[in-house]
Amino acid sequence: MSSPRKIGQVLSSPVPGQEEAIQGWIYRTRSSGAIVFAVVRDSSGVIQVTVKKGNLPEGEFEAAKSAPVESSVIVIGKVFEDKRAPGGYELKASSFKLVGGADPFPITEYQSEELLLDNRHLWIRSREQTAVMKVKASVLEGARAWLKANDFTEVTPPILTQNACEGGVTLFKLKYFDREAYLSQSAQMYLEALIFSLDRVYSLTPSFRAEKSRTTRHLTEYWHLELEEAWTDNDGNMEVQENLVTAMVEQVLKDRQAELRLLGRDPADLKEVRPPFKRVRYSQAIEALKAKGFDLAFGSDMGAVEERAFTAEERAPIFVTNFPREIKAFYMKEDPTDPATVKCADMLAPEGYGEIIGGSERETDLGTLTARLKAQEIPLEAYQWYLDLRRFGSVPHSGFGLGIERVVRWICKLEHIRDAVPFPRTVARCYP
RNA sequence: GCCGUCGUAGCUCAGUCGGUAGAGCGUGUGACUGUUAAUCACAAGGUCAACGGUUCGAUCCCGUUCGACGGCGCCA
Repeated sequence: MSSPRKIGQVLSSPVPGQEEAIQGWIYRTRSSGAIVFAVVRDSSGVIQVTVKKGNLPEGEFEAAKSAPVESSVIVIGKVFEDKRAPGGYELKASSFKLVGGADPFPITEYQSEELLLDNRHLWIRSREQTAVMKVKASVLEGARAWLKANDFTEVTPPILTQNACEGGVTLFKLKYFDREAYLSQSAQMYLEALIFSLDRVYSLTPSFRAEKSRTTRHLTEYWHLELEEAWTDNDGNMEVQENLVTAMVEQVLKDRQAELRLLGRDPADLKEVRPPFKRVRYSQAIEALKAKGFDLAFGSDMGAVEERAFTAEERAPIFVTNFPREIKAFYMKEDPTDPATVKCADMLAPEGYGEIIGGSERETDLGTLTARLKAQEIPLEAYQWYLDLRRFGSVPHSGFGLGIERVVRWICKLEHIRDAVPFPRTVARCYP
């Protein structure tokens, strides 16, 4: 007898009559007197197992008949083509061993969002969740491969910090012995410190935001891909961004087309993602939105509704550049050709999915930076080390932060960002 | 921080113009040798979120609290 194979392998090259062993979990069962149909799943797929009384020991038949959904099993049997079987092939069992029984599975045909979230540790076994996690792995794989090929060094910034990177964004505060510290909401400043020795760096870390945001695109804990490069202006950085995102999409298209289809995303949608991405200045975006009937003035930020309208018809991400200085962070460099604005770019995912990257060229002038901090009433003490970076061989540099789950949400066409992460942390939920 | 919706069986919901409740699924028992989240029969299963008020009487009306979900703002 051969050693167990993955169900996906068995189905991809089925040899009628060949004996196979599989190990997995019961997805559904139906019984009809002396015959039991058990659909078994593993990480690679599902197959119907047909268990007939008399073809195997009586105890094993009884076990198959009464095994609840999500029981774990090892099945040996011969593969046969059968039009009546879902998937076209089935395994006729000669051995059915129950490994772990199961209580009645709490997730059934009828589900509410609350039930699924309360039972997230069990719901992640679903085919949809499994597909999303596979796509996410490919997104990260594609990113890391591209970054390595382009000479970016992965670095490991701290998660515990005393810096509030972006003024106004809420931090999770915690006790750090006899002092206070925060969970990091961005590694940017640490990456800026690291470019002086490594030139081009990136990090992949969790970021934490204590915003009480109840939306389909916010998590309080999310995976943040941040990148910083020396000797590069905002335009150069945008090229990095569009090539990186394209590499992510290409990796997914290479390895995960079946998963995309299962999730309702036509892989063809993503084939239009290739550089260069469209570039639109903020002022042009405002004018375009006004033409669509939105009531906006220069200086007001694009809201969710506007952002959705602006990207609804797009098939690939677009950049919005040159936001007004007043609504952006203190470290963004003023654009000398348009001093009301800063040299920044947001990358918006198409189809209304909205912002996936926020990036900018960084202010390098010590005086300007200090003035901006004061103007935003940010205490200077905690930033002395950061300001030092401008005192010792400052160079033009740019960088950005990308929300991994936002990219996954867009690629997988998910309604809610919480399904882009196995155990979502939102304002109302930290369990399981 | 603001606005909105909801909370009835393990699950999804219906219902009671105020007189303490039903269905489907699931579960249990039985039947069935080709099912497709099978079918048939029988059965068990409920402090109607919590607390307070109005009332002869509240799951239903009113108030408060808690919890969940949705939207806005903010961001990735």
